[in-house]
Amino acid sequence: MGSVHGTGKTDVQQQIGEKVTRLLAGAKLRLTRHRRDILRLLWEKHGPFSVQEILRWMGPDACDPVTVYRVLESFVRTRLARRCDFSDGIARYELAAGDGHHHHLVCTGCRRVEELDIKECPTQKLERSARARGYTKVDHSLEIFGLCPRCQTTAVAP
Amino acid sequence: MGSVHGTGKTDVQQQIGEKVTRLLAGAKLRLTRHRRDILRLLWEKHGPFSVQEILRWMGPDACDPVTVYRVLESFVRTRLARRCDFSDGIARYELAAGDGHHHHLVCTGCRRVEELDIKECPTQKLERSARARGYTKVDHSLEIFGLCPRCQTTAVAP
DNA sequence: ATTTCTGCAAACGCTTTGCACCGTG
DNA sequence: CACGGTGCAAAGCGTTTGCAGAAAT
Repeated sequence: MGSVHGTGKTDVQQQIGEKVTRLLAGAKLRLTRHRRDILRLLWEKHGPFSVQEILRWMGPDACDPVTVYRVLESFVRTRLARRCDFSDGIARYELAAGDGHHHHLVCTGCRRVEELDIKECPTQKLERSARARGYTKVDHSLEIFGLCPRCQTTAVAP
Repeated sequence: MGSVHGTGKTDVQQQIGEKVTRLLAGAKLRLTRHRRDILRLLWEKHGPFSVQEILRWMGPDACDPVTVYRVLESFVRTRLARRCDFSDGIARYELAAGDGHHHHLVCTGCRRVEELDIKECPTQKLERSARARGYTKVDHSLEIFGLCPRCQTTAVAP
């Protein structure tokens, strides 16, 4: 017996793998290695990531940067992912589906990002009025900016 | 009489000019023609504008594009203006000071922008918790995205 | 077998930087 | 006069595109 149920310490990994597969299928996207890996990264570590960060995380097996751009584009097109802009000209991406909604607190000095947990998303009213105007595929982007304590001390004298 | 109080049909323009001058002085920025013109544009037509749009608006007297970048940078640095990102890789700028706060509804198809009026800004809670974490110069960016009615009909078949 | 994803190379476009000159305070 | 804003030219860098080959359905 033992192997009958196939349960083991890799169960969580398998579940994530299945979830990722399901997400891709639901989005009608072909299941490829890079799509799987990148979606998994967005799923597991749910911070928003830039293309460079994703490549660094992929390590030696990394694919071509162009592929990352195209994978992310396919995610955004199918609304699996959402693009974040932190006002530094670098696009970052995070999972749009499923997981608990959250927003970001971005330091305008060092660009470090913290997460802001919030019970109710304050944009629902605004999204509703967008839909009332006939808009579809409504989404939002909400970021808080500020200078973190660390950067306040480091700050160059004006 | 008539001229005693110096009132006339250009009063509004003069008031705006004075306001703009005062804003620049308050920001400790030198009063130059381009700074005045660009700040006035942001003040009067308060949509967020890209560098290209600002240049087009300036017309034949337009300055060098580089100057627009530098002027806007000085505005952001002194917190006179705020940068908006509509997820298309083009930076847009709007006045941060004074005028009634508003957010944007951006069509992901044609990129047209509508304004969303709102009584109370829903980000105050989030900004407060940012300050509670020791952040200063706290600000936010909130944009709503969607596909406008027009673009829904124009949409190419998938 | 057909569709579409990937890699490589090159192009693109917004933005930034260096330097000499001119304008503001 | 001193400081900093401006124009011009060129570089920087994230991102997009074209095309041939590989992979998925």
